[in-house]
Amino acid sequence: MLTRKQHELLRFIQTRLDETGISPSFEEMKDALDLKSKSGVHRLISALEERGFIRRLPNRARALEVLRRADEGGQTTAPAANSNVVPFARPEAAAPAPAADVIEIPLHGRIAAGVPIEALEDQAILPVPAALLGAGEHYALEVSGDSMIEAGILDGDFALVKRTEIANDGEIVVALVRGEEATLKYLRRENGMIRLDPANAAYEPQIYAADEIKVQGKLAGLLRRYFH
Amino acid sequence: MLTRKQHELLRFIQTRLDETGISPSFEEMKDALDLKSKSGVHRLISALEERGFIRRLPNRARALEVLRRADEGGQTTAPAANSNVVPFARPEAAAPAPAADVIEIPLHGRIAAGVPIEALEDQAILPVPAALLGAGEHYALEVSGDSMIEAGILDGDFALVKRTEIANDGEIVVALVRGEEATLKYLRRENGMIRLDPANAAYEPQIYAADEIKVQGKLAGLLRRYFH
DNA sequence: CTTAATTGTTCTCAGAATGTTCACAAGTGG
DNA sequence: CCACTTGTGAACATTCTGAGAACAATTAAG
Repeated sequence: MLTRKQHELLRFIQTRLDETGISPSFEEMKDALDLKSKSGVHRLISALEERGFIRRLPNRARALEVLRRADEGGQTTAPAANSNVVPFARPEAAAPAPAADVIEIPLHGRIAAGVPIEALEDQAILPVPAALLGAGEHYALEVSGDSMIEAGILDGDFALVKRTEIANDGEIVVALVRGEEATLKYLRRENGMIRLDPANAAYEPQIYAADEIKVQGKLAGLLRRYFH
Repeated sequence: MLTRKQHELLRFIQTRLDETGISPSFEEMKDALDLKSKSGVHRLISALEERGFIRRLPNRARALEVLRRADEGGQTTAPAANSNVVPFARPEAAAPAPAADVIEIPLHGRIAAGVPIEALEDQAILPVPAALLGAGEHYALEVSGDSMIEAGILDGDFALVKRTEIANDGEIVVALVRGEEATLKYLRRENGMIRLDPANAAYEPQIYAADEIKVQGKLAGLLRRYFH
């Protein structure tokens, strides 16, 4: 149904939409596919549209919409966005071939440790029941500190985080502060500012300018281990 | 589907409606987006309307309505009638060879529900990362109630329990009281009696004769799911 | 009813960002 | 060889964003 390049582009658009909610521009798609001209992207977009995988508004910037998803290899079939999702080709089992209902996600280190997440190399891999997660890309962090203790999140727990830059008020997010420090906190917006609320009366809410905070994911699950 | 600014505005409108129920005015949206002119807002609103994300009444003040949310899920996650359906049900029992580091344990139902655990047939199976558990036989229970909230165990969490009748003071155990009721509590012994301590100041510790209590297992792990 | 305040609408100017199209070249498979 | 896809480069067209101001519509107050 789709050529290699078309499929690659469709998958890029999907994840971009899932994670940021903002359509990529032709320029961005060009870079993502490692092309040097936008016209190639234009042809691929036209092909995808012709085949009914995406919809678009002509002459409008960043106005793409995915109608049929390319199947996420290895991931849970995304029930997510569109109700008229038609699961597409199921690629032959992704390389690591985990059990059907288990997803393997990278463990990126500890959070609230003063280090941006991206900087950490991931070595450990944590298998997680698929039922615990929704669609999308996830990763795990070990929680450090007791700032979220009243939300039932304890020191040493493993937070399962869905990678996204989108979050609603009141959700627990991984927030990167001034590109330096990653924390797990309740997110709340107040007239242009962003407030990070801990769940511990001993800590104070912190207020930042919107451009000081980058949301890197939202809390999707939690694992805890009691060692006896 | 949306440009950065369109997305930003849509999200602002959403949270404003969620939190106050009142549409923002153009002036307020202008400030929220850090603009100095309302005309920009007007164009963004038109774009959002054209793309079907909002609806509005022309020439009416604060008459916005969000049709499609900016969120990834987009759709208003179907209310899904039964709130206490265990989402782990897996029809095919055809053991699909779990990955090496995954253990499959039975899900026995809810605890603190007034029913002895043994009585429940187990249908659902929960795959769990082996790293979370030690040696021994394990099973899972869905936690009901808030009596262990101060131990970071919330209603709806899944407790991973190691089957054993031996437990030390201070450990969290599944205790069967008079053969009738199973509860998750801190175990403590006091001169021949057994005390079950909740982790919630609103509940009282309960004291029983030693032969009224049977330990059915000790808490070995915890899973939680956040649905967004 | 008149006035004032609030709010929404439209227009113009300008630069940046983005999408569209065409011509040409190269690779692939039947 | 042909049909088709892919890649490149550049010119071109349109949209997007931001600002400022004038004006219209609606609402609240006197």
